[in-house]
Amino acid sequence: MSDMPPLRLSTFLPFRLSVLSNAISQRIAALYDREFGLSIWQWRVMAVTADTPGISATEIGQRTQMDKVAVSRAVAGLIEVSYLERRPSEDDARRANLYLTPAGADVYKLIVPLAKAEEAQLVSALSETEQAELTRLMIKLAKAACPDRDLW
Amino acid sequence: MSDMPPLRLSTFLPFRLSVLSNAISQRIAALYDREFGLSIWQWRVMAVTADTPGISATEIGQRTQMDKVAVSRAVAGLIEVSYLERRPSEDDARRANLYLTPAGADVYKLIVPLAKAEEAQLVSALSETEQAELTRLMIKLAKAACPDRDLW
DNA sequence: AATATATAGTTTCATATGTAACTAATTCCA
DNA sequence: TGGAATTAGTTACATATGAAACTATATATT
Repeated sequence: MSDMPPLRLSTFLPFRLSVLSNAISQRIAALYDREFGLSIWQWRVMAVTADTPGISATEIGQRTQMDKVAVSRAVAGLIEVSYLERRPSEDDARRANLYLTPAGADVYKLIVPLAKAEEAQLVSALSETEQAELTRLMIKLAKAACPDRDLW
Repeated sequence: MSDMPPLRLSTFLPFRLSVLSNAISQRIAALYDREFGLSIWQWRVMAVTADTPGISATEIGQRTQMDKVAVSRAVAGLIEVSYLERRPSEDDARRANLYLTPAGADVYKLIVPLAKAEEAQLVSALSETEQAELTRLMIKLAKAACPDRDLW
């Protein structure tokens, strides 16, 4: 160990990112679960479905970076509690179009302000400029990490 | 959905952070696994043990933000492949002091430059100033997210 | 000292997750 | 047309993970 500069885990960017992201995700996951019995994955599915009614499971996976099995399970769970409705596509029988049910839309409308408040509290530590800068740096980083794949 | 501003998942900070962090973690995990058959958790344990020989499992957990079960398993795996050695503490029989074996130290020395190169490639997209700024913003964010707990 | 409480670490069990295999429908193209 | 190769989505299996229970030791309280 003596003849080489050690690696300080605590300043290693991938480690820092991972710990920070997990801490934030856990807080948010606890909120969704406690208030609505939803997992993060289910919440993501609801969010993009609200944004794009009639979206397919595959498209959800692309938008949320979830793999198709995770999407399938989240969708199944949401249908189970009647927050989501599946309608077979007319022109492609493999595909199903997904929609929030009225109950699902209600829950969505309850979650959105909570999620936004959570984010607001988080970024309130940063000035507007700093927030913009953080976003810019993260985008740069994402491009460097995944030159091929388009993360967001 | 009509009467409220929707939540765009793709610009939601917790989502962005999570996706970015996972993408980076996966790349690194694949590297450690492919080259050395190590999990990220095992690598973290090795890193802090190299940094602080004689460290205990509990201390490792505090430094790496791993829970004690995860530490226990990672340590067991590393002992199994003889990268780590456990010596019962003299003054507290519950505690074990952990050390890299010579083989573990060798592997550590091989991984460090790879990990650093990986990080370097990642942050090479950013100028020195930007790197420092990113770190600063992440620390601010960590404080806002976990005012109580000390993340790094 | 005797008992209660706390701490270090492991094991158990129930759940979450990812990979690969699968079904069904569609497209490609000879 | 009529397979071969793709694609949408689910299921099955094996592994990873976390919470709670547990063992063993140490500390605090009386």
